[in-house]
Amino acid sequence: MHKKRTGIHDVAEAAGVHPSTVSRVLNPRTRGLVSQAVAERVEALAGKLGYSADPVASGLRTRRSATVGVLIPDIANPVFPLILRGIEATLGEAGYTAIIANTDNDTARAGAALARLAARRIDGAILATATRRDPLIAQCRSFGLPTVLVNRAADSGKVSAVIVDDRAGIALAVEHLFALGHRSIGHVGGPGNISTGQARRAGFLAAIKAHGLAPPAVAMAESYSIAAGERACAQLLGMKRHISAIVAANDLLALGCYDELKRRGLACPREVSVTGFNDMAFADRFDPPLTSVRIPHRLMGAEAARLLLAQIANPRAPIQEIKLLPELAVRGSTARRK
Amino acid sequence: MHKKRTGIHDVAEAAGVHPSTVSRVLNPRTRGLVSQAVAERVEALAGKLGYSADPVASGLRTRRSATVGVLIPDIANPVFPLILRGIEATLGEAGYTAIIANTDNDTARAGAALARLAARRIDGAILATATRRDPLIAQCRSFGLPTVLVNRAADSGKVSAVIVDDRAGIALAVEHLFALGHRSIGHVGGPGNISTGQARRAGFLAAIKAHGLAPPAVAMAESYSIAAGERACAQLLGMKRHISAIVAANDLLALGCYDELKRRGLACPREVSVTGFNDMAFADRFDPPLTSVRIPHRLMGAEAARLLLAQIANPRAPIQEIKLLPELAVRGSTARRK
DNA sequence: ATGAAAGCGCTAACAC
DNA sequence: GTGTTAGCGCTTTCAT
Repeated sequence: MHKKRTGIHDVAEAAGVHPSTVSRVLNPRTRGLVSQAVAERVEALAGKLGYSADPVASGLRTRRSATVGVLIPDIANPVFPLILRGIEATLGEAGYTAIIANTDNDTARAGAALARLAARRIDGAILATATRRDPLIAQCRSFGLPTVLVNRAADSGKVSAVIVDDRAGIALAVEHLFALGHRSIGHVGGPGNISTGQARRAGFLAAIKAHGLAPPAVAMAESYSIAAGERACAQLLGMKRHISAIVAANDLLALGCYDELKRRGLACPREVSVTGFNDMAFADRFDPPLTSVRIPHRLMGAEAARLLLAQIANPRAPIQEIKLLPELAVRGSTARRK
Repeated sequence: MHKKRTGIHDVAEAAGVHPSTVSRVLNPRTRGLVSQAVAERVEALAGKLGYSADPVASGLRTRRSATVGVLIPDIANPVFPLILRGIEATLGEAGYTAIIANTDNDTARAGAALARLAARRIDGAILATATRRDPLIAQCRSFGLPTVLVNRAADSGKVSAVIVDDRAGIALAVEHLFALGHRSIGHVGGPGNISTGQARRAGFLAAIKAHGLAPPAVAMAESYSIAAGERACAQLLGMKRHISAIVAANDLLALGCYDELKRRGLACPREVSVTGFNDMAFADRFDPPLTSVRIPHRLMGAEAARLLLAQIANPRAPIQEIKLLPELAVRGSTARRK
């Protein structure tokens, strides 16, 4: 009982014209080649018969799919669903569909996923997974695939990216802690091979310097995860310098700090204040509620999609790096220094 | 500089055979029709040239896409990414790709998304969005689309589903509270038009009765969201019966209860204990850490994918309802009755 | 066991 | 302006 889809042929027959005429009418770009009268008739009929072009067939011919691949490092990290929303909304308006692929922070999986997507003839790719020197980017280029990075940038600068102003965000956090009287502030950094890890670290050092504070303690986590944050925090606290506040490079790392502080019997924020980055969903529900640098998730996704669509429309579109401004969401994990 | 993909034609030429022979070799089902010697030669060549069939072209011919659509009501709800993982893992092993569509809890969007996916010739659908009498299910059937529900079931029983044993889960929560000395337990229920809302409510009433307790207070939320939970909790507490514990039908509703309790100056768990359902990511991080019924997210996704693959392989496969057993994760939101 | 030929449903050169 | 004709890259009868 599979309903046979109405094809372009059926519409053509009903309208008494040739299939190619129907094709012309229904394609905005060739619509003008057809007489007004016929066009209207065909359009009405197409509507009545519930016709819509088969994307597989037309894709085979045109080598386009109205589809975009989105690579996400970890769909369970609540930051990404929010970015996705922005991507999907903007893509949807333009008639494009996003195909999401999860890479679980695994380079090999990412390559495989991209290859699969490319085989499905995606028209472009949005990468939320990019490391600073990511082979994936070269892979995209070798496929001739329009590409935009989101949330993270690449060192090369050879590809468009929509990111948050990491330095500004970290400066917000440091400033806030400084205003609360903290003078000995440590940093739990993100992975050095990811742009955010590197930029936030640089931003931290710059902000500390700007406030005339002594060179601070820094420990870098090897991944953006709670466990890695815990380890880095332990390392930081082991440095034998007294620290009254920690600026973490991301919310998961901040949660790792919570764990390590608790393990050592240090109360947050009474003894040590902590800030995160991303303001992920439920950050306000943690114990204590996490003070975090809020990034415009949705806008970031939307801008990335917009850039990609422009690049699809015109492959020679200029490379752009859009830097969005963060805010600080102040909550209970930061307090005046004792 | 787009690399032209190697096509079946290139392999055929290199092997000195006809393209159709190559096709036969590479398709497991027709592999036997070709002589061992030729088959091996072709296979080697295909590997060397890095050939892999173009899924768009072969899909056009075979009307299959090795692709499955997954409808998610709210990707920002941390339960679904976990289920997705299970789905993707099992699907991936079988060479299938999941295409995820977000419906934002909106029936109209769901219908549109399904239509788009169907146009892309998905081989089957997994619905995490289903209401008890969901038109989507009929839509799937009219497309002749193998379909499996996950996390939620349908009243009709006409479609396979992988769900958690809601009654058992709620019984776990009630039992736990009973053991803690609670005798006056209320229920913040989920939407009545979703199977879990209805089943958990029924399970709650049954469990209460089984413990010989008085008919309890129940308030149903109109959606699975924090705000709706807050409203329902307010209604529950307004019932003028003293309540020392609340069993919520889901973790977001439980968070809503937190908010309402706080607003009324009632301490959780000191004055009122709360349990959730789903044990979503970060439930252990809330303030207080949420006691919740844990469901086997990943397994649920994997089983749904398995059922769907079976149905794709054999469209007359029997309808099944798989009920998975939950556990209780006991945390800080429940305490002995004062 | 393999080759030839005919499409899947559509679009795009090319005619008229 | 509209019809004709050739494919897009593959699979699948049908011959041989």
